[in-house]
Amino acid sequence: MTTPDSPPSKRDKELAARRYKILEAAVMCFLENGFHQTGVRDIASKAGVSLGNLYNHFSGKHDVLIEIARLERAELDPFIRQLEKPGPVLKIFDRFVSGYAKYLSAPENIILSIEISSEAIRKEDLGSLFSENRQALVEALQHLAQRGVVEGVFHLKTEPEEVAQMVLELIEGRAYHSVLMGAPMRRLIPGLKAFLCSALGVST
Amino acid sequence: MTTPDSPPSKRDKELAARRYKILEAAVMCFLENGFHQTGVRDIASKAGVSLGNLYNHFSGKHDVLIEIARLERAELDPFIRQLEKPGPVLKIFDRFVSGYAKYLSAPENIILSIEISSEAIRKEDLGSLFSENRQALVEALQHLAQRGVVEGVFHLKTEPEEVAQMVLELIEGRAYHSVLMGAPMRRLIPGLKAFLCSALGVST
DNA sequence: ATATAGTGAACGATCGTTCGTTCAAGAGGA
DNA sequence: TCCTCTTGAACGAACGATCGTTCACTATAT
Repeated sequence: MTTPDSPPSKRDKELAARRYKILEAAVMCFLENGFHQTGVRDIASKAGVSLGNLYNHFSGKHDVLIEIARLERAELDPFIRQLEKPGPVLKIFDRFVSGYAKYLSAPENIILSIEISSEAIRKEDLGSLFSENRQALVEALQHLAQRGVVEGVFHLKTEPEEVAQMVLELIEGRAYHSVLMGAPMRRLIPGLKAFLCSALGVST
Repeated sequence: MTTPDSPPSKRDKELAARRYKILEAAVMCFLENGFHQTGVRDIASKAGVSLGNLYNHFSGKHDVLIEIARLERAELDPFIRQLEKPGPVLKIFDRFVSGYAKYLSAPENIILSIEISSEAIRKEDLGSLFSENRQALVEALQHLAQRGVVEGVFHLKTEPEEVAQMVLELIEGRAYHSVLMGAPMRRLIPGLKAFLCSALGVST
């Protein structure tokens, strides 16, 4: 507690803004051309920053992707909070499915997560970051499922954690399908919900 | 009909074998390091073939991946035939889920399909090849589902095609999970089956 | 003799990263 | 207020490595 987090100076703010600008540019490049097809020069020039300067903010190309994965995690927080809110289980679940499906239906989000996850296979740090992100979501959903069982709304035949994982995988699978096949997500949501309700044994 | 498919000469066979050897080597490289991290030299040397000679057999790196995707399709045929066989729907479905899940649980298969699909996002020819492969499987599963409905074994709340897609997506999602998290697939299969049976409204 | 599988050096491009340099902005003393 | 002095963000040339591909050439089988 030597320096009590001195108020962010104007300089600090500018630096943070530059950093974010670079990350934004990187996301655009990765979306357009993929991670491996994007050069560090592409990122720098799209961000309006010199090549060398990029290395003042990030330790390398890999680091940029890590930071993007961190940003992605932040985007999941609203969904987690939503799942943890008190209220009728079925309503919360329904809203979550709609919301998360809609979020993923934006090609940017699903493509980016494919890009990250395919890189995560071989890069350990990215992999653990990626699975942490997911685990947070799984746990929140799992608690909701348990609550649903207690309240007699759900009738599961398996452990809630597995169910929660499968629910997420199904939503993501649909989103992936919609992007790759060019099928609008909103047309897939009714079928998805019906399928999920059956699977969770929603009492009629 | 000029040359009536003359019997494959010894030479032709040798050539086909070389081709296949190269494809095998490429698969190994792609699995180990990923498509974009693999150089054409890596493939050639792992296949025991000169760099230049590789280009006598394939028009380029992209072409190699295309051919691999074609091979992958052939591996799906047994599953499709199995789905089309007559017999009790439930038994066939159960065997299919086990078999397909087990097939995907080999990291090689799931990683390879991730590699291909992530490349398919931006390469149109690969994309259509990839979705054709999948469509064949979807249709076979869809027919089985319809048969199940007619026979009163399944009680679907949605169109069979969508259901078939979701079943596949779920199996693949589980396989992907098992590879990324290092969870053995055989431990996931019971829960997966229970989930699917609920979802399909299997009569008790 | 002809055709072609096979070879590996060579090509130009691009990769991720490093480096020496410039220069504007704050710190401290007068 | 003015003048150093220090700091580190910003820069782009340069580096060595590697990329996918081509090509002139040899070996071999018909």
